[in-house]
Amino acid sequence: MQLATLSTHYAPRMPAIARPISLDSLGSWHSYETGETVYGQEDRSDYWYQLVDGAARQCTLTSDGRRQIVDFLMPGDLFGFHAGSRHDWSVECITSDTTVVRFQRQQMESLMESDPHFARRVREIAFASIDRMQSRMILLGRSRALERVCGFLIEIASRAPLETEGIVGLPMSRYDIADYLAIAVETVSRSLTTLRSKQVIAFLDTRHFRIVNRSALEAQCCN
Amino acid sequence: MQLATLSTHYAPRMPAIARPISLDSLGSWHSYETGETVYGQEDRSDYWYQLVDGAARQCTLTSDGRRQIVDFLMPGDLFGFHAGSRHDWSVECITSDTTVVRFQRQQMESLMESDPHFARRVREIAFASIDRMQSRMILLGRSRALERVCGFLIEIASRAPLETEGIVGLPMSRYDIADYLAIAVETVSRSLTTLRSKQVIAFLDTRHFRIVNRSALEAQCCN
DNA sequence: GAAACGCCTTGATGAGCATCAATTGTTCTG
DNA sequence: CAGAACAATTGATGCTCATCAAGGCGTTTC
Repeated sequence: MQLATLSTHYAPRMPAIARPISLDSLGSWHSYETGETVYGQEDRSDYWYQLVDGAARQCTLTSDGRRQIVDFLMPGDLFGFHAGSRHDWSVECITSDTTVVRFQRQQMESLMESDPHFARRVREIAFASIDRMQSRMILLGRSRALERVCGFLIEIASRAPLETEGIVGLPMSRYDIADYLAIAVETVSRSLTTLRSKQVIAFLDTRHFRIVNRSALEAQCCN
Repeated sequence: MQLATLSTHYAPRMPAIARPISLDSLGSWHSYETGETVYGQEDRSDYWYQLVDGAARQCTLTSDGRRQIVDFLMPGDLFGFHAGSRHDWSVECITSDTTVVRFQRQQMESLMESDPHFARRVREIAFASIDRMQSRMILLGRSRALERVCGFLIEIASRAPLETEGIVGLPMSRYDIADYLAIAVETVSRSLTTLRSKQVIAFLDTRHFRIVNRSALEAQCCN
């Protein structure tokens, strides 16, 4: 099934949603720098997007000033579809040269009306998205900070674009990880230090690591 | 839009998915007692379901013995659709006489192929489900236990079937709430006691409460 | 080159919550 | 009706993690 692979595998410079039905002409390409927003909270949700290159965070600000990151967006990921007419979250790019393809929601709607095959693909994307969010809930449900960090590392290792020899890149900052896992930055840092000193993972630099002992990582994660 | 109302409003003895396109003949009715499971973890996901009466919990057991409740299912809610062919979670009924309508996934698939209008409705249900899960993530992202409990009470007050004079019923036990919010039972109990002593809510019995001071409840919830 | 800034790490301390334990209330069962 | 099983509450204690604070490191800026 092509769809199931959509959000994990990455065809450079080629949006996966467009591949099988040649939507290329319908999508418009956009490039962003670090910190720029694709769309903001309260913006109208008139478009669907697919991230092609780079990385982004989908987040919200709570009234007491904290920030919650709902999801990290990686190459191949689709985002921006909602039931309502306005976004509840904003999407901000976290690497330079983040590239996104934008599709008109109206156009997608009518295409789905006329093409059941395309409609099915979108539906499966939505279902896969639901599955992933439920997994994420399990992650947030873990009581201990170390477990959350381990779960995050496993997740990111399976989603991040592959680099040479099992090196996993972390496009996001420690602050982003903290807001994603709903723990403090210092706790993220300390957890990573613990895992490094226990030889579970190894760091090349702060943004690149390698899983040394996967079974230990999974054992910590408890699932 | 009919779909947006699907999971919030409740037409007794009438599955909402079936209403506008008369699917009645396609669905089979099933009744369960407290504690019985509609489907278990690892079961094949060959059916879609809609809860008509009663309440249920969608949950999973982690390898270290803890239980995580992903969602509570209320009258009108649709559940059981996944990208994969097997369920990752089980659904257990939490009230006696919980009634569910079951639809064959195959039949739904082919109906969606032939009826774009129905396909759109299902898609919107999926999108609404995504929206709700993201809200839930914000809830789990809250650091303090009292905030989570407040958020839960607000959520349940808007989803639970209405009773007389603003009385909200809690079909689930304190243990269920605890596993839903990923905090300890004792903490749930203490939080509720705090809110009661501050005149924010009032209890008729352990399973029925009334919101006395909604603005205070929302202020605690921080969103 | 020095200063300024953002990012990451480490240390010290206290607050909030999990845990253990005990009691009461409620429902089920024979 | 009594006893058992479960549900909910409350108290006491210790641990985890948030918070405050400081310093290192790399990059940017003038």
